[in-house]
Amino acid sequence: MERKQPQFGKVRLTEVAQLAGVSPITASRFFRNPNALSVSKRERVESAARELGYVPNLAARALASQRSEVIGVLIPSLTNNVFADMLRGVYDASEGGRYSVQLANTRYSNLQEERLLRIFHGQKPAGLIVTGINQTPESRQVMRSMNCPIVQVMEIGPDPIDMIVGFSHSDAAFAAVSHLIERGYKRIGFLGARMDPRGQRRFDGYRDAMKAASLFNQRFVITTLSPSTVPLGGVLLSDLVTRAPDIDAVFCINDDIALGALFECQRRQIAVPEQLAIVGFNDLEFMASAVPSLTSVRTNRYEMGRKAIEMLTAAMDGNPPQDRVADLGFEIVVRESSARRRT
Amino acid sequence: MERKQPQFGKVRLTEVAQLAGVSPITASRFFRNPNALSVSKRERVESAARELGYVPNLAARALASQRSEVIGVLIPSLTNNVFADMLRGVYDASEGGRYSVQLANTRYSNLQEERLLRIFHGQKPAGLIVTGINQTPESRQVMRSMNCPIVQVMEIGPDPIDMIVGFSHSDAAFAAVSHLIERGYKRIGFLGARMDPRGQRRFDGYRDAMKAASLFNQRFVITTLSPSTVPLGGVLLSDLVTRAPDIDAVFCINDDIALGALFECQRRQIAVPEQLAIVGFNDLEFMASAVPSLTSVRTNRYEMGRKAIEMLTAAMDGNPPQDRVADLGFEIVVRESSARRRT
DNA sequence: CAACGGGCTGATAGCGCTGTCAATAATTGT
DNA sequence: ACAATTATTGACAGCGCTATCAGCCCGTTG
Repeated sequence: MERKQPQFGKVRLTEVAQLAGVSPITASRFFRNPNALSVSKRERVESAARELGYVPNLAARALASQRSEVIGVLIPSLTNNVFADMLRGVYDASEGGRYSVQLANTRYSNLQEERLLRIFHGQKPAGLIVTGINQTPESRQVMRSMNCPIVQVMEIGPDPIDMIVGFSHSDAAFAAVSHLIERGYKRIGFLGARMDPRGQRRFDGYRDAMKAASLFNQRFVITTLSPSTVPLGGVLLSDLVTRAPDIDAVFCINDDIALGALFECQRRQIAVPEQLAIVGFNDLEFMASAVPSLTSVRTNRYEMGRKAIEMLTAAMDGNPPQDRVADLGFEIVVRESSARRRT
Repeated sequence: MERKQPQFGKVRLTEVAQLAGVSPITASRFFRNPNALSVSKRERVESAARELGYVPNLAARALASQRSEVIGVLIPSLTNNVFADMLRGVYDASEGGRYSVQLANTRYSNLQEERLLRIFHGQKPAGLIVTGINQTPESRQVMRSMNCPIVQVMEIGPDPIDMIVGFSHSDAAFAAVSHLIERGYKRIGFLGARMDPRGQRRFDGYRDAMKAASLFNQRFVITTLSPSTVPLGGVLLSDLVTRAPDIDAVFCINDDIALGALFECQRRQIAVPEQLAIVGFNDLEFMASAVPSLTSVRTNRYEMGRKAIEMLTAAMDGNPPQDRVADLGFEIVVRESSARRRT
């Protein structure tokens, strides 16, 4: 009935405590709240731990304390730079802290998201970051029952589950399209791919701005559910100029599409911005380098990740932020591709 | 001395077993090896679990079984598309399996890598994926003591720790530069950023190819330790043409640099490929769209991720692959930017 | 008909750590 | 000087699950 012997050389808290001449529970405290120990014991435990190369067993800790020190992060895609940037903020901000990040990929599927949430639920994470505001009622149910702080990221909206960090995609798109309208462009196309919830809201912003100026025309709208890529931007632009040769500007749902559109213009010898203005969304680094440089909407993706972790850790440490909603805003970065129309 | 009551509604294996009318251990077996149960009990446990919405407590499982079902993945950067692609393969291949992926970011630091490995060590992962072959001796020590299958990814080299999936960066660079030489280019520059170990080896391939053709000249080499970005590609190209105006081609350490270089050429009215050929590395999607389309080296990053997980799970299930080295190769994708030189 | 083997199930005893409370030592106030 | 605090420390009992071995039932074998 004996279990196999503990592996030779395996170091448990007990060993550390023994070497330090204290009880295991005291050693345990050293790792969680060193200030609770007297200086002498603290030093003894510290050197014992170092000498033995002790590494805590997280599974045991999680089981005994009934909570893990894991922050779960749900994003829809790994390919998309936008989420990678946000993630970078998440990892940077959690660096060195006691919480570790556990990433999961929903692939833009609500069902997948629900499934992953249930798994996280079983892990009793210390906190949770989820993308967007379109969780199913079931997902929201699971999240509420998780009993940990939660931050929704990438966009803001009504009725946050707990906390939320982002900006209004429809406002941003509205502003970008208004910029084109102000510059004198009238027949402004919309190139959309993927059309996830945030893409939809960018379309809403486009449509509202166009309608407000009585310029909206369904003929100018090209969308697809395919994932957005640079080559796809070229395809969409081709479709648009074929269908509406009189187009004088395009608002692209993101920068990849915008870059593809620019390349297609170069290929077709369409002068940008003289014949066609191009505006993208997200302001990826290449937008400033392109020739002509491309106007875009700067969004603070890295900051969203950082801020989400900050709010989360604050809440986990017992002082939830005053503002449960953080609007990180956006900025229209005007470049050559939307220079004033010469009319 | 009583602990707080189990949360209302919390479902443990015991509850499932009770409802199913079996012992806890039988219920436990259902989740790990359903075939060991009789059909009747299997069905009873299954329906009980579903009815109660049971989710296993992974911490308890890991503690009791002395191993977690976690695959640790160490990558140097989240920003770099190359790793994101590999990761996508990892996540796709582990989807639906019993292992979950735990990601950690070394930020190109060997010390950071060592620290993260120690943390993983404490978690007793079922498997490990690490980037590259340049681990410190200490890191290798820790890995060996982890007693789990390990795959190194992104490049191949001598003396793998356990298994390895990748390709030879120096061979790939050698082939790319040889391609330029064959096409008649002679004064071929090298634009390098970040210069991580794989970047170094690409430089080695460039240097060897140039030397083999007696064309090597230190004047043609521009490198920086800064992270590579599209704008940086423009800066490096500017430096190069300033220092060596007679240059007739550039081999770029990656596609971002290549794209930046192309834009800089457009800005400076340098005709590509007539005056200057450009070759990149990785074949990101935009390379085919650019005008002119850009020659690059296709690497199978997604496949590397998939393959790594396949090898790992095979090894974890007790049948390690015959070949512990998987060379996924590369392919020179010739496009307009390296068209034959008209001489 | 006893002995045997295989398939299935259950009892027991932890895995390594921490929550809880009690006990003890050190410090302070009056 | 003595009680009242406060700071440290320790004993105990699990957290929820699984490794291990024992036992049962049944059909087979010699």
